Amino acid sequence: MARSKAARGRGFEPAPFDVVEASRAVWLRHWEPEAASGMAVYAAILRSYQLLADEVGRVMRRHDLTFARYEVLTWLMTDPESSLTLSWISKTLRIPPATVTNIIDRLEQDKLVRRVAHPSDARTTLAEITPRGRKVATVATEDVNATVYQRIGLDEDQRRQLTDLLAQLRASGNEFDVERSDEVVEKVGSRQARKAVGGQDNRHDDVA
Amino acid sequence: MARSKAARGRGFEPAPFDVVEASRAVWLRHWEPEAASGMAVYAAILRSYQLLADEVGRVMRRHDLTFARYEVLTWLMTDPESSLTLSWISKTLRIPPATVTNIIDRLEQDKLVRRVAHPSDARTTLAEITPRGRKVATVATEDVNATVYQRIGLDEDQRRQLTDLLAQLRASGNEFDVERSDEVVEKVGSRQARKAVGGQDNRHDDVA
DNA sequence: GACCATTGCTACGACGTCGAAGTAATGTCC
DNA sequence: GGACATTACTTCGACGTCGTAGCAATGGTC
Repeated sequence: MARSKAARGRGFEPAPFDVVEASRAVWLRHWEPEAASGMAVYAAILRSYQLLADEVGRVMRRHDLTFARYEVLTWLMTDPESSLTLSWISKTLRIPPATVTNIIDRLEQDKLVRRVAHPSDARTTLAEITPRGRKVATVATEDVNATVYQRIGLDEDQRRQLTDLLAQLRASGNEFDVERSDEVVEKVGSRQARKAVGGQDNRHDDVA
Repeated sequence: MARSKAARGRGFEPAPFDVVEASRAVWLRHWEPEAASGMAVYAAILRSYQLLADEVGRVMRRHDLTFARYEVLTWLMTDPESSLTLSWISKTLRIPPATVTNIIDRLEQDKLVRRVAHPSDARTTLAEITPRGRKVATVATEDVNATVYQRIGLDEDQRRQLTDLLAQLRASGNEFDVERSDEVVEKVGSRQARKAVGGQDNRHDDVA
């Protein structure tokens, strides 16, 4: 046996120093300050992502999920009709269509989701969550909440600051449609997730 | 031909709304507030990462690099002796050993790096950057600086706030060794990258 | 109502990543 | 100095992602 030190605690040893600040120091010697601060932002985000994704991924693996599959599941669970079109998933979560196919394939194999024909558009497919899918998603959420989300080393104020700064970064990079976002978010908050999504998708949602 | 709208500008259409805030609203209805804010932090980091990684990746592809290979190159370029051990790379950049092997394999294929035997420890291999590697890394850096890093939609104050918050997050998650970090960073800032790294590695660096 | 661009999805293949197991060299302890 | 643990690296195989190309359905236009 003889597990090495690396196997203790989390999945990986800490780096011997803060690579972000070290890189910033190097950049400042060779390039312009705005390049250095921008590089530091990317490096910090990358490493924060890896850190958290690692922890989240470990939780998901316990439930035989990946984060991508889990995320799709939670959106399906939230939807009033328990189903979403694959293209909606692709656009909203910004997952390439081929990857969505892949994800739904796997979820369907595991009986967490079912493909259903769209009532009025023969081109589109609906993914519908099964009772089993609901159960799995709920348990996984409780787990990841307790294991990762609640334990992030920032207080509520700092979390707010952080998400605000990142929202600005994403908005300026066109990660989401800033115009329409507010109203939609409000509606989601009051249980109207899918219908509220503006744009061309709604033409298919003539069921309601 | 007939390129679809998705092909315009950046690699992907913006999402129809801010998924982070929408998810937060959902979470707040079902779970505890700390879980909701933690989830929002992860979601925001994930999406910021995807946004930037996409842009950075596109730049790197122009130079026939991935970000991982590029990052290794820049660390090699910065090193006073233009070479680092594979295990140092693995530990510092937190890349699993197998992936480092893979990365160096590829860089060696492209003649950007050369494997050199370690003078005093037959187990360890040094990766040494070639003149060609230096050139490629420099050009790629100029490109990514101008194309991505300088254009991040935050001013200098906000960038500082953001990297500080993320530093705290990473530190609390043990992403790097907080104790020794400061001194090392300082030395890197004055051109002593490799030697400064405390711990067991230095035993091999008896060349200097 | 016949074109033709667009949309929705899928099959295929390439790529990067990483866990696990294996080999070789080295360090340690009695 | 011999046994045993540790360290360094590689090989192998599996996985998830995504670009590309293809097919089918649809909608607009004349």
